[in-house]
Amino acid sequence: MKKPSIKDIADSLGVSKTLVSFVLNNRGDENGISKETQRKVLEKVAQLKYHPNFIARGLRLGRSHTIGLIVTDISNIFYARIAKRIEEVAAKHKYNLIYCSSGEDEFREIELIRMLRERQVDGMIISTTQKNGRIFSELKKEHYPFVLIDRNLPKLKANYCGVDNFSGAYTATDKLIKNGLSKIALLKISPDYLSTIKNREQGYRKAFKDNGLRINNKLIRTIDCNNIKQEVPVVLQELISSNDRIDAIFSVNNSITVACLEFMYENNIKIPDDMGLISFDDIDLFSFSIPKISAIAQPIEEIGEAAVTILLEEMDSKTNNNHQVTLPVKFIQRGSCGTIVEKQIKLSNN
Amino acid sequence: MKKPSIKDIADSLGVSKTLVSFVLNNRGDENGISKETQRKVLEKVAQLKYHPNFIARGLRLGRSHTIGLIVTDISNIFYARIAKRIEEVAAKHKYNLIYCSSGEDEFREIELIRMLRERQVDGMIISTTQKNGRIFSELKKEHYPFVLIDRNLPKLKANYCGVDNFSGAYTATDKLIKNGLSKIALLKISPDYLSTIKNREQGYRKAFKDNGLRINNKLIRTIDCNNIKQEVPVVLQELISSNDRIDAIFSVNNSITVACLEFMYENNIKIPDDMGLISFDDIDLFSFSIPKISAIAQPIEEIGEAAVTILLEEMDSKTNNNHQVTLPVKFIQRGSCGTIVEKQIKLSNN
DNA sequence: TACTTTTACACAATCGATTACGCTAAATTC
DNA sequence: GAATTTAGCGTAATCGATTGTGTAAAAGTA
Repeated sequence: MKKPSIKDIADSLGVSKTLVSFVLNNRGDENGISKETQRKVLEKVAQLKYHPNFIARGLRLGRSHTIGLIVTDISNIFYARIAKRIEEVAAKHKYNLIYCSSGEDEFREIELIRMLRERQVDGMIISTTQKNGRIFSELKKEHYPFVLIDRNLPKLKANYCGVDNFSGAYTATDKLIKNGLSKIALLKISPDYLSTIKNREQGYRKAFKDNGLRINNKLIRTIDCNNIKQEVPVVLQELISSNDRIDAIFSVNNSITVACLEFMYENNIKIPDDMGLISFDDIDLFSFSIPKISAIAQPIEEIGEAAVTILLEEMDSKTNNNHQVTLPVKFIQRGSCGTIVEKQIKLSNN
Repeated sequence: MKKPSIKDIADSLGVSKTLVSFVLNNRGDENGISKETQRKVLEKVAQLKYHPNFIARGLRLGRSHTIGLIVTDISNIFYARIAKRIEEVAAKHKYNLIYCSSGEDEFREIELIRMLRERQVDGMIISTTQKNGRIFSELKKEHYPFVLIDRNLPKLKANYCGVDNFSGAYTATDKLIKNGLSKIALLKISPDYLSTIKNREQGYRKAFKDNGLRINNKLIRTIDCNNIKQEVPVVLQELISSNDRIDAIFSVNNSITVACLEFMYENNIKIPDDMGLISFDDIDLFSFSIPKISAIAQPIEEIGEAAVTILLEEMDSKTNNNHQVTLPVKFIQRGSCGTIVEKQIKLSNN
């Protein structure tokens, strides 16, 4: 006993499929279907437990009412929170989400984009790992709606929604410097052509410059994004045993920071006395470690919300605008930015 | 210039759609299409940048190669990690995931199930909020493949994959008791008909019984799942100011525990000296708070993996088995289970 | 040569829903 | 009573891919 289709309803009622379709789409009145007939159709629908087939409708209408979401890792709370908000907003507009993790793999990402297009998703939201934006240029040429989040490809001039990475990094680094710390390691993540990472590095560099300090390039390190837990301890060990022992860390994301914390605990390095630490990207954990970790907080939900909103607009209007949304970040001062600040906090707490 | 279809290829080559379809599906040889013709087809495909339309294929074949995933909150790291693993395994089998958050709303969940079926997803994985399993009985009757995760509906006898909640809770509670704590609050979460919560409560009760202690029902509290941050402080305030002041907490999930920690920090209640604490569900944060928080760790990735594996099997075979997978949990002892344990740890660390 | 088999492909139905267009019978108008 | 309108609905094409059936031509066989 297979699932009933519109045809079954029509046949069993002796009317046409057209009529049934009209009634089902609430267009019975405007198409002059008598109330009585409409009632009968709906009755039959209930009786046969008919449910429309979205796939068939999608084929006919040329749209799937589905949005594709590609992030590097859905289990990173940063992306998980974005995903949640995107889903909420999309659901309000009757759109559903197919999500995929690229695992920070350029080629897999392209593969995923291809696959999502074959699935006829009406638009995509992507946190990209691409180095060059060729794939996106193609999409643009086809007027295919998409929005980049978090990571931008500035040359591309495509829809984008992210945060002011430069300022965030600048503020963080400046804060450390103002607290008397100057041997500040910058822990980046691979691949280092990502706009977010580059901008954060620029912020870091600018802060040094503005404070009249020279940068020691040995303190700028790149961690393999797929091997954080293993590499961070190695790198940190190096950084604290070398001649110019670091006195602070600016970490570009939450995963690296967590790995740093782990290292500190194990090696009994005290924050903030032995080591200053500020993280880009604020997570719950930073409020509960001792001391609490200062961080640059991103307006995560806003990113997701802005991204869907732009996408929905593009999908509707079929226009090809170029929205570039850069949201401000917030410096959350806790007790990890160096001894001076730490003492101030202690005082003001009493 | 719309996207090319199989028809365009066929027409421009003067062959039939059938032929093109065969070639595209690697069934050219078995259908006796000459090598030369096959070559020409593939050439044309590349030239026109043809991409198959998954929707159309889905309609014809009656399957969408898509799995629906419903969880209560994708931004909870527990579900995010499960989702990640599910996606990984599904991707290997060429399945994609549509995910939805029910927001712990029974009716929204039913709505989502209906929607996913209309979208012709081939199977579902669900962490359900349903009180009675009527909707799932219906699915079973139709031989529709689905797997419940985390939360079970025992009467239903449907595919399920989760952990041994009873033992986990028993171990945790027993540990607290053995450490001399006896006024142990149980912080549950609404809705309290969930199998996970019920089993955890049973474990808690059994531990009391086995230790010859009586349970004080006033110490068992339910927190509204959508209002954790607000309710936990209120409840805890009550529990510590009443006559029988609690000396420990067993919290049924990570969100509640985090809220508890927040309360402790703010009220300067020291763990473990002033208060023992064990959490069901281990998260990163618990390794970094001071002291570290003991927790019952679930094999999260295994849950996801087992769930998809079962689902894929069912979708293939169209059989209707009844897999009931209960995975063991692990008690992660850290320094929060009471003073005795804590002192032992301090000693053994030196 | 006559018949059979194989090769290589085409035709048309099908999946389920939508929609431009057109038809019929009844009601209304002149 | 003929012409026109309109309410009410049906026909058939369409979306893109798959597949059972059909068939002409080439090749093989006796």
